[in-house]
Order: sequence, then structure tokens, then C-alpha cells
Amino acid sequence: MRSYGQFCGLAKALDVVGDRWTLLIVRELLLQDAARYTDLRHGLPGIATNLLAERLREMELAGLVSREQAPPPVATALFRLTPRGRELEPVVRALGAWAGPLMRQWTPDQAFRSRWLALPVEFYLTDRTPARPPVTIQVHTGDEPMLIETVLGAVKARPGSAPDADAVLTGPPHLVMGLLSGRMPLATARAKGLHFRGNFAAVRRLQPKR
Amino acid sequence: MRSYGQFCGLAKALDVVGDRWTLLIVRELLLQDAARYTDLRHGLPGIATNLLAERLREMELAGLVSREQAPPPVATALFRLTPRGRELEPVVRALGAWAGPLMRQWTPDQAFRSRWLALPVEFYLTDRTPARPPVTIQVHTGDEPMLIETVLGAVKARPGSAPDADAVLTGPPHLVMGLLSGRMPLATARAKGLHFRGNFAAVRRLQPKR
DNA sequence: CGGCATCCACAGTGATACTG
DNA sequence: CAGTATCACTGTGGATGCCG
Repeated sequence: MRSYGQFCGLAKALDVVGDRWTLLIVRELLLQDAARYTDLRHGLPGIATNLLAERLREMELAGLVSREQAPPPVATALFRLTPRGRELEPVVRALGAWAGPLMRQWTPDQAFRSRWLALPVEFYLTDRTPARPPVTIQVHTGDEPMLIETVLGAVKARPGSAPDADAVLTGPPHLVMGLLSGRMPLATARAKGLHFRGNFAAVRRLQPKR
Repeated sequence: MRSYGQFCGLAKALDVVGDRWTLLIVRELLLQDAARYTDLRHGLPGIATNLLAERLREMELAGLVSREQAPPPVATALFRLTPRGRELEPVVRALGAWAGPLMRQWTPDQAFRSRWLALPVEFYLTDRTPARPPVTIQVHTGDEPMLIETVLGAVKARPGSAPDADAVLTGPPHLVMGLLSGRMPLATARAKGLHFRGNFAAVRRLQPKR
């Protein structure tokens, strides 16, 4: 991208991360820690492969991303965020928070990956009663099952399944998020097509921060 | 800009503010409150006039900006941020903070506007001893003189001159910021071409937050 | 002068095909 | 799997013109 040529922090930051796709690549690497090229492609539906290659090169040059050759069993390149790249987390967080009101509708033409749930869940949810025994919520939405767990007051999300989860949510992502955030009552979510099974108290443990 | 088509907060936010120049227009309106088209052009060196017009139209449509017809003495359109637009301040702040390390060099080919000082000053500086009488620092750098003042523990910056300022700084912007942030010792700044006059204790009142 | 619209050369983007 | 190559298309920036 052409530089703005302005001596201003915002402009300088955008000179580096303002390119199309760049911050979404940061998102994927915040979520995956180390990712192969193909993992990134899967997490970035819509990206052209040449653009992904070009962005990774630029981001490596800018010191945001490191590329390492994985040991023989894998024998492929792994991409990670450098510490400097990980410092973009507050930027991703701020943009995500701002987008909250834009996330109440979902249409099937919008691509969705289950892992993306982890960002809003970990950034904006907290455990209302951290002293009580931890809970596990199974979520079926998107491309792979996800687990949401309370850990020492925080809420974590990761891909996985737990047959003994306290609650199981199945349905489109905006209903899942509406319910998890406490914004949408269970009855409403159900009426709109969410399937819920288990102990709803486990869901009520979650609460937006602040 | 073409939509990413992803149901993800970050992607949705970038669908709205990811266009080139959009966040810089937000910056100008955070700094100026109400700005005429020409003010915006001056604050956005390098922007093509058709692009500014197009962005303003898009931002109005997205609910970020409002356009009002100023009363007869001015008789021109004034642009403001809507409340929704002003909620982008944390995004601008996060990107600006991330850019900190990129702001230590300045070359004359980089455009600079004195008003831009207000963002780092008000976001990241605080008054070390708020109980003591307020201080005023006059800064000469960029296109117009600026005043930096301590107000109830906060630090404010605005265009203007005060003949009785406690301190006067004259020189290139990176030296001014280096000195104000306390990162650069006075001797170093002077050696590099900053002119300082007055009471240095006034400058030492300022301190990066946290 | 303020507030654009138009035109043009060019750089960035995205779909597809291809390669080691 | 991990890209590179190609190419049509779109967005950008610079210049200029127009109109109240």
C-alpha cells in the first residue's frame, strides 16, 4: 500500500496494517498461534492465494510475522505472530468491540468459522461467579465444534467436543452469540431457531465485562 | 470497498472503516469537532478531492458522519462525527499507541500538522502533580502554534499562543514529542536541533500514562 | 473560495490456472 | 501443500474543470 506520508501515529500504523486482509491475518494468528499456509487460507474465506502470499511476505518484512520451517514430521512452513505482531491485539479488540452492533444479523452468504467465536468470547465475556466449579458449554455452529469453558474467572474457547458438557448450543452463529452474551433471552433464541439442551445456569455464568 | 463477507466483528468493522482514508477522516473530526470540506482537505495532505467527497458520502451513509448546513455568516457545510462515529476513538487510540515506536524519526518529506499533536498528548500524557498550579507550554512546530495545558490532571492541546507560557518548544515534531513524552533528555533534544526556552519543570510535569 | 465531478494513468485486487 | 503466473477488473491519486 502506498504510504500516507504523514507524521501521525494513526497514519503510520495504517501504513503498516491498513492493507486489505492484513488485520484479518493477524486475527487468524492470534487465534491459531502457529498456522500453515493452508490453515490461513481456510480461516480467510475469500482471500486470493496470491494476496495471502504477498501479505505474508510484507508482514514478515514489517516484523509482524515470522516464518519457520517445521520439523520433518510436518515439514511445512509455520507462520506465527512476532511479539510486535501480538501487540496488535488491542487494535483487533477495539475494532471488534465497535462492531458489536453489526453482529446481530447473519445470512448464510456470510462465511463463518467456529474459531472466530473465541475472540468475542475471550475479549468481552467473564465468569459471573468464578468461585463456583467451572462449567463447559458445547457449541455446534460453523465448521467445527467448539468448547467454551470458565477458567479462573476468565472464559476460554477452543475447538473440541465434550460429551459431558453442562450445556449444548446448536444453531446459527448470531443466535449463539446473542445467547452467550446474555443479550438475547433463551425463548427468543429458541424461537429463531437455536437448539438448546442442558443446564441454562451454565450459560448465565457468562456476563459481558464491565 | 468490497465486503469481506465474513461474520466476524473485525471483518465487519473493516467493511465499514477499512477503506483508505476513512480512519484519517475520523481523526480529523475527532480533532476538529466540526470541520468544513476545506479544513478536512488541509488536515489530510495527499488526499484526492474526489476521494474525500466520496468517503464523506460513504461515511454519512454508514452513520459515522453528519453533514449540516452552517448558518448564513458561514453558509457552508459542516461535517461532524455522529456518536457512533465518535465511538471509533478507542480504535484510533489503539492504532496510535501501537505506532509509538514508529514515531521516532521524522523527515521533511513527511507531512505534519500541529493539531495532530493533540492525539498523543491527550491520549497518553498525564499531569504528574495535578494539585500544583496548572502549566502552559507553547509549541512551535508544523503549520500553526499550539498550546499544551494541564487541566485537572489531564493534559489538553489546542491551537493558540500564550506570551506568558511557562515553556516554549521550537523544532521538528519528533523532537517535540520525544521531549514531551519524557523519552528524550533535554540535552539530546537540544543537540538534535530543538530550541527550548523557559522552565523545564513545566515539561517534567507531563508523564506517560501507566 | 468551497465543494465537488470528470478524466486518465496506474497500482492493487481477485478469480483461475498452473507448478515444484 | 505452498505457493507463482496471468489477466480482467476496480480503486487511487493527480490534474483539471465547473458552478454557486
